[in-house]
Order: sequence, then structure tokens, then C-alpha cells
Amino acid sequence: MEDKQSFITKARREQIIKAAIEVLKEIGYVNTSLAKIARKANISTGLISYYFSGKEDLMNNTLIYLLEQEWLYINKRVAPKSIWTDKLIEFIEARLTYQVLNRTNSIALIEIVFNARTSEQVPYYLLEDDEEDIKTSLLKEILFEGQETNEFGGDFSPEAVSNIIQGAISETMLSPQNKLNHKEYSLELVKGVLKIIK
Amino acid sequence: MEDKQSFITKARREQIIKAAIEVLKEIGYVNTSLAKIARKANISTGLISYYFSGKEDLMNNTLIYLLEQEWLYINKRVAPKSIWTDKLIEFIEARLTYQVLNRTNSIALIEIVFNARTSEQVPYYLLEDDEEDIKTSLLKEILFEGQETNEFGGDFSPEAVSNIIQGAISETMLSPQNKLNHKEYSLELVKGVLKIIK
DNA sequence: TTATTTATTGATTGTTCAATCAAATTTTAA
DNA sequence: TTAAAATTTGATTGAACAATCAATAAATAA
Repeated sequence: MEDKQSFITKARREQIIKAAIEVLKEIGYVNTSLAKIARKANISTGLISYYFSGKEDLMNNTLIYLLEQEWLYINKRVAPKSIWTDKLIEFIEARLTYQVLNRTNSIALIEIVFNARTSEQVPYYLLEDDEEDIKTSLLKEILFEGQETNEFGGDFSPEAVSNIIQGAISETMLSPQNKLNHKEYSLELVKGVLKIIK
Repeated sequence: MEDKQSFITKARREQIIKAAIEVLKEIGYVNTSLAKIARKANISTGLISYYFSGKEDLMNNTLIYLLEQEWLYINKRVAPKSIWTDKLIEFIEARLTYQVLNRTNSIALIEIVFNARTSEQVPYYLLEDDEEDIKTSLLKEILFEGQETNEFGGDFSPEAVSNIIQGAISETMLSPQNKLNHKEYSLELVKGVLKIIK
């Protein structure tokens, strides 16, 4: 019984989250309403309130879902690499590739991050670093360890370079490259980062 | 008469735009309403409709105002420099400094860019490059000319490096550096960029 | 079978919103 | 001074919203 219950609950919650992602991508956070998510999922409006305590709760769970999806993809690609240089290159290529392969998810993530707020009205995009994203933690670890072990010989600040890389990756989502495609940009970014750290 | 009229109109419009910027920063785009902007400006709600054709028109004009303010600051600092290297360094430092000195404006800009949409429902942050921001044009010109004239000897793509720099700058607004302050980050970023292009 | 719990619907409630507009006030022109 | 024009107010309208809830339907347990 318990299994069946939790199975239904899990499936319904995921169905609603996936509908929310679609709607967020199509019309943006501002225009997204529970009624429109319900219509997209072909369920009644009340059902969303049955599985989530409110709009904020749904958005929080959608954010967690999106971050987890991205993390699963990136970690699966980075973990097998054995030296820090390869991990770093793989991290960059994986993040850029994920954004191309999962554009709907990436856009929905942006919509939430730039609109949802904590209960104290602090926007997610201004949250302090103690709530740091796990992707950022991994990148900082790679840069720090690569420097510690002298695999990266360059004089650089891991904190700063982490920021530069994350920004350079996020930026490609925002301005659709017509001059430069994803593969070319990936090569250029890796080349540039290696110049900085080696 | 015409001067006086246009003077009042100009002052009122700017008063409303400045109130909009404050409200956007305080409560975010989602919670910003014309009534709250009117209250902030100590005017009646109807007056906003008298000077702007609607909420969308006000947000568009606020965006234009914010971009212009930033451009005035950056161009004033970059223009006097005579060699491309100095222009590039000044561009980076000016953008970072502007963000620190004008945090309210920078946050309001983010709130609009990530929420406002064109009449065809395309979000501003996904707009095609033919509507390219003038800051980006300047940065690309510096990188391209510096390479053409052999002042920058490195093997790099101006398009890609422009993206990397813009992303690295935007990123600092989003994750408040507690480890690295603005001045240190500025030095690190300049150092890294010079390694890439020289 | 019957009783109980779980899941789902859709109408309703109270609130907030952008936009409108008639009326009042202030400014300008004759 | 007076008429006309420009400016400003605040109440009103109708639409959209999140949340609630009584009513039903389905699943499970006794």
C-alpha cells in the first residue's frame, strides 16, 4: 500500500513539475499560473494544491528537479576522468552540451532563478555563497586541487577563474550565438582557460 | 510653452522611471505593479498612464534609461584611452565598477531583462544579435581591432572572447563574492584576459 | 460486502492588478 | 480677467490570480 501510494504521489509530482517546466519555457515566470500548469498537465487546478503546498513550493521543487537533472549529466561525464585537466575540460564541455541538449530545462531554470525569492524576499540569484550550487563546488575543487598538485602551473585564483568559467558558460544561454556555434565556442573557451591556468 | 511642456513631461517621466527602478530592486519584477510605483513616486496611479501608454511601455523606457546610464559611464572612461589594450582594460574595470557603484540600477536592469518580453513573447534575454547592445559592440570592436593591428598577438576569436568577458562580468553581479572583492576580481580577470589575447 | 482512506474535480472566495475616465486643479493664452 | 488646454486625482471596472473547500470518485482494508 505504502509503495503504491508513494508511487502515485511521485508520478503525479513529477508530472506536475514537467508541465511547469514546459509552461515556464513557453510563457515565462511572470505569466505562469497554476491554472495554466494544470491545463498543460490535463488535471484540475485543485490537484496541484493537493501535491504542493502552494505556488512557491512547486517552484522550489521544480528548481531542485532542474538542478538535479543537470548535475546527474555533468557528474556522470566528469567523474570518470582521472586527471584534473581532463576533469576541467569535461566540466566545461558537459555544461555547454547540456544547455544545447536540454534547452527547455535550461530556460525554465533561468526563469525560476531570476524570479523566485526566499521567504525573506531575497532573490535566488543574489543568494549568499553558503547556499552554493554543487556544480560550482565541483568546479572550485577541480581548480584548487589542480593547482595544489601542481598539475596546473599557472598563477591564478581558483575563486576568480571559477567565476570566469561559470559566467562564460551562462552567457552562451543568454545571447544566441549566430556567429559562433556551440562546438567552436567550447573549443575557444577551453583553449582560453588552459592559457590562464597552465 | 513647448519648452515648459516638454520640460514637465521629461521630469515627470524620469521621476516615474526612477521610482520604477527603486521598486524593481526592492520587490522584483513579479511583484512590481503600477500602483506600487505610483506610491513610491507619491503620485496617483492614473498619472503613470498619462505619461506612459502602459506597463510595457514604462518597462521599455526604464530599460532604455538604464542601458543609457551605464553606457555613458563606460564610454566616458574608455574613449580617452588611445591604445586597444588600455581600452580593453578600462572597459572591464569600468563595467565592474559601475556594477558596484550603481547596484540598484544593475539589479533593476536584470529584473527587466529577465522578465520583459517583446510583443511576440520573446524574452529580452533571448533576443537575436541584430538587436545587439552597444556595450557588446564596443567590446567586439576593441578585440577585433586590437587583433587586426597586431597589438594583440594571440590566437583567439574576438566573438568568443567577447562572450567570455561579458559573462565573467555579469556573473559577479549574480553571486556576491565573499571570498573575492571587486578590486581583486578585476585584477584577476584582466590578467586572465591578457593571457588569452596576448 | 461495507467502511475508510486517498485522490480528483471544479466552483467559489477574496485579492490584486492594469487600465479607464469623469471630475478637479493648475497652467497657459487671449 | 477669462476661456481653453494641460495636468492630476482617485474611484471604478473587469479580468486573472492563488488558495480553499465541499462534493464526488476510486482504491484499499476490514
